Amino acid sequence: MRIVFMGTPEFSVPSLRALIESDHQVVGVFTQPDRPKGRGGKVQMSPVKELALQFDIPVFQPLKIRKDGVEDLKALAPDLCVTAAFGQILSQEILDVPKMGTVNVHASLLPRHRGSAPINWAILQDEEKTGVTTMMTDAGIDTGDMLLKHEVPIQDSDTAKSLTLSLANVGAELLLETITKLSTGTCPSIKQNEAEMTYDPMLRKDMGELDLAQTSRSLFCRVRAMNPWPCAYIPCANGNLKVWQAQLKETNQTARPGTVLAADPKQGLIIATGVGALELLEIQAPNAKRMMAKSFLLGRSIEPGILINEATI
RNA sequence: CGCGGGGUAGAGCAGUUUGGUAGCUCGUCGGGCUCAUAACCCGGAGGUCGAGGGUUCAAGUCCCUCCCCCGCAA
Repeated sequence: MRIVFMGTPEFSVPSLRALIESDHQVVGVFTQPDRPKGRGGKVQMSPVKELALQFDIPVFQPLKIRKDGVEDLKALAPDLCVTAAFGQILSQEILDVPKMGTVNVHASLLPRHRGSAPINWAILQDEEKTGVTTMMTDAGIDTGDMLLKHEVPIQDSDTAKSLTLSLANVGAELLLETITKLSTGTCPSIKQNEAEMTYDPMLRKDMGELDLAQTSRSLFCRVRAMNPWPCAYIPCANGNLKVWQAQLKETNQTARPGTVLAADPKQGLIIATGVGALELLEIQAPNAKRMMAKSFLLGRSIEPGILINEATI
């Protein structure tokens, strides 16, 4: 089959790789335009583009595929389009091009967590499981009929980063299975139950802020959900203290949320929350590199008893 | 050339302003104390101070060049 792949970040890579290694022919790849990124504003290409170039697959990077990608897509004459975290919304005109339609790989158990950050939201909301769903793309956002679904439990050790990695691999397998069943006409197709749907917005930087009045559990989830981006943080006197890794801590103290309960290399850095306490395991001070909290405390000191928000770190 | 912080022992930091024998905390090794310990005491090992060049009697410290890491903004 002639397949056109559309995707952008790391999550898309295993799916594209799976297609390349399959019997199908990836005749073109659409991905977001190269953009200035990071310090110094160097222009970087997407992970999907890097992979496509390695295999000499033609790459297309329209600013808006709806406007200036249609002709290119038609010229490729695809039997099937596959999208996986592409980052652009497809128009009906685009969807009409491939004979067999467009399959999307989405990192949630639809109809829950529609939108662009399903993995983060599943962790943030402390759900027991999430997964990958393949679906026939229609003109809505993640609203098409569901094809195959694969559940994955969410563990306390999971972060958005680790789950993205495993779901990307699950997605790649599920994609191949989906295509196989589609081509043999044995693929189930189920309408999404609109009553059960949730749509989650894109992540914003300020969603990383930890409100220490919340429960330890919800803060713990936020830390994991915002890793690696935008990264959870606690506003302090001289900037944001990023929290890369934390763990729940039992306590019978009833100190004000934000109170530093302990801050030494032996006990670690423990902060009182609305309910319970949270030990900050891996942190990053402003202008500094990330490190284990116990290492941090070897070189700098924080007074126990003060509010972390008022501390200079 | 977007703005800024930084590179000193295995780890985290001080020392750089005002050049003059390389420090602190932790870890590590050895010894001691203890019923015992992540506690305490004593002792030791471990450093091309990111790289190169320059100034100087003398450079971690001053000057120039380069490399690497990080925060902010996008």
